Amino acid sequence: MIKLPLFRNRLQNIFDCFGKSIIMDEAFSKGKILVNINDIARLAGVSKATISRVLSRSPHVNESTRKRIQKIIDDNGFEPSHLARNLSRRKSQTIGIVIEDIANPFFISISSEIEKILYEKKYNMMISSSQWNRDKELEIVQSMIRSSVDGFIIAPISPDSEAVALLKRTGRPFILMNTFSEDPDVNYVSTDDIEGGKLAARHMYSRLRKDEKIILVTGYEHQNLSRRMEGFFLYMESKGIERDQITHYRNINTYNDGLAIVPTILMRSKLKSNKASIFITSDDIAMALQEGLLQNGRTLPEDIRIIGYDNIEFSRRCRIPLTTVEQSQKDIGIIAAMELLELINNPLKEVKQYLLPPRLILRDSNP
Amino acid sequence: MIKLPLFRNRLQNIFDCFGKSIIMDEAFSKGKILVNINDIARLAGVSKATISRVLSRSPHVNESTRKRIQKIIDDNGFEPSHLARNLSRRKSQTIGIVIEDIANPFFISISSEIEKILYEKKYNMMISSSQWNRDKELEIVQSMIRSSVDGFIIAPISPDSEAVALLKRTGRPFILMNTFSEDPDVNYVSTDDIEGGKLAARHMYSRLRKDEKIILVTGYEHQNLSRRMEGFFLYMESKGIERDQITHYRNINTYNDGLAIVPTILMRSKLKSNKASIFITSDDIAMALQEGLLQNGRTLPEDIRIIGYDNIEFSRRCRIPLTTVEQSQKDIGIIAAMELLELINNPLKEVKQYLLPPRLILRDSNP
DNA sequence: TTGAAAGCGTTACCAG
DNA sequence: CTGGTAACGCTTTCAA
Repeated sequence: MIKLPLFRNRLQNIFDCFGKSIIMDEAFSKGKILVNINDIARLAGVSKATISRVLSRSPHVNESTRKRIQKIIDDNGFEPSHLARNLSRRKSQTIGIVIEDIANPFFISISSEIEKILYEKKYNMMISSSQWNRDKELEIVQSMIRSSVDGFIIAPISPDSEAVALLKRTGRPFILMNTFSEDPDVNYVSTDDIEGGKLAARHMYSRLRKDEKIILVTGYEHQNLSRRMEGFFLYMESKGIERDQITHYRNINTYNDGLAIVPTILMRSKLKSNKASIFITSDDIAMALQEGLLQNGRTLPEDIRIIGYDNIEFSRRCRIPLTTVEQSQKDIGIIAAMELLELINNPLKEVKQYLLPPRLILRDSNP
Repeated sequence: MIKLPLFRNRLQNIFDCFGKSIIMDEAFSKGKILVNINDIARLAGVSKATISRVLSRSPHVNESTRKRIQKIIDDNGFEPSHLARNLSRRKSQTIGIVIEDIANPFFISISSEIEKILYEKKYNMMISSSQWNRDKELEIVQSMIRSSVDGFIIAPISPDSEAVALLKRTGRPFILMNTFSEDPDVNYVSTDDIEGGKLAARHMYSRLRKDEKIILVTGYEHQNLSRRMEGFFLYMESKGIERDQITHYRNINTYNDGLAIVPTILMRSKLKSNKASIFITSDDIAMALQEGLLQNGRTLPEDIRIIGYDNIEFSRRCRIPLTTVEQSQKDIGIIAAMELLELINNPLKEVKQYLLPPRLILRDSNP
């Protein structure tokens, strides 16, 4: 019977051996497979401090011994443990991304921009979605803290959600994304959604026909949406169209919600006979409405004109390419990543608050 | 001048203090902010072993002291470091996902299925894309090894890419996804692509009109694609249509490639006057072709009929909803995750090789 | 039920 | 340029 201080672990180590070709006979004879810095040190006949130096490309190591050691490292397929390294260095080289929905094309393109930059700067990313649930959002942030992420990019459910408060309170580096904050100490990058709402309204108004219905469709009660709505209403008011003349369908959150509301809209707004212009505060839902209306035999854009919001990749590829208000996912991603990296390296850097300008994109759905 | 053994780290720790509300005065007076297991132990007047026990819900701890300690933990917002925990436990509760393109809707839906299961089982996931580059694929796997992931789900560029070989050689748990392997020791979950190609061919053949051109459009040379092509050709041959009667456009990899090839197809296959049926081995590219053909004034599906492959979420929402061969992203994701988790917990478990049946989905593009 | 102490695999300080 | 060694923050064994 083998008797070792940490027997269980050793056993696991031995288990791991199945299917491996063994390079380090010496280590193997001791029932050990995974190579670590000590093994390499012993093999090279130097101290592990030296190995550590070649691992981190320190200049303070003789060129010839560096080469010799590097060869031993390569030959044995030694991969230094980031766990140990990070524990020792007190940083993990990973940053946490918290978004609302990982399947949302809008966030996907932002994330992929972020990833490019982080990859370049040798950072990893950890990504998780809150599903518009405040508890889950908090849980995610806590879990990321346990994982020792170096900083956060978070699209919070609200700028004063508990998760954000926790980040603030514990002084961890973070950037708010797609949300703006009244707090002058908080870094954020967002789009000027009031302006965005106005852009949509102005275009819609310029194309408005006689007796045409104006319809507004919105999703989750979120700061962004309120601002888009607000801008929309403000412009319309400036043209003498009051809020009660605009039919408002709320809480249409998913593609399927969008499909499901179509019969109601058709009936309530009497769209069988009337023409209409619809502003929908997200492209994803806009596509659902479009689909539903087409299925119900309406012709677009002749009968019903649609304006969306976001300009996701797919907006130009859907049934009737969407006229929409663009938020540049590329810019948001790049700025968020760059700012966070700076913030991590210099916690005293000045606060930056970006409110990016939206842009109207004309396509067939409301030409 | 402060003199401490690890001065730089302490300094960083002090830096971190800005903007924090301080709970632990004692620790603070020592220039220390981040609470750790020792602080809690000291505060509770017990050893850190006991703290560790309440953290891991060990039954061997007095109920009253457990409660007392838990309160101290909560009050101080102590989040145990997973870095340290994982280093000590020799596992990370993280699994690595390696795919070819993170922006590909097909992989996105698979990943989100995987995430659901992992979340439930308290695992984290780390995801990265190889961009069809073998070197990058290997790099990613190495980096994940350094991050001590417990296992891999990999959609490899080829079943015998270096990355897979490395995984095999070092005996790490992994599941191949979207690829099958001749090696009887390798776990995989994939779709029967030969059958898929046949399904497409059978449907196309059944709708074929007189003098209609048959066109095949394929992307990256990948095992999957070859098999889809193979199935397609086999069925056609069984009906007396030889390979040289089928025009084949290769290496169409991205949406933009798809748009770009349209003029060539129109010209080379004389589609201005001829009718045609096209099989494209991915929905994403199928949508691009569709778009390009529409822009060139062809009417679909009257002039040209299209069959895609994958059945991604968007296939039913694009310009002309796509007839396509479905690979169930949900099934693939669920099976891959479950199998890997089992494999991690029991390295000796029997090998499972899944070849899931594809399914033809009829929509407007080739009704 | 508890505590002491030996790990886990690195890094970084100090001395030589 | 190199080595010895404390430290990082936990878990696990063993003994009490």
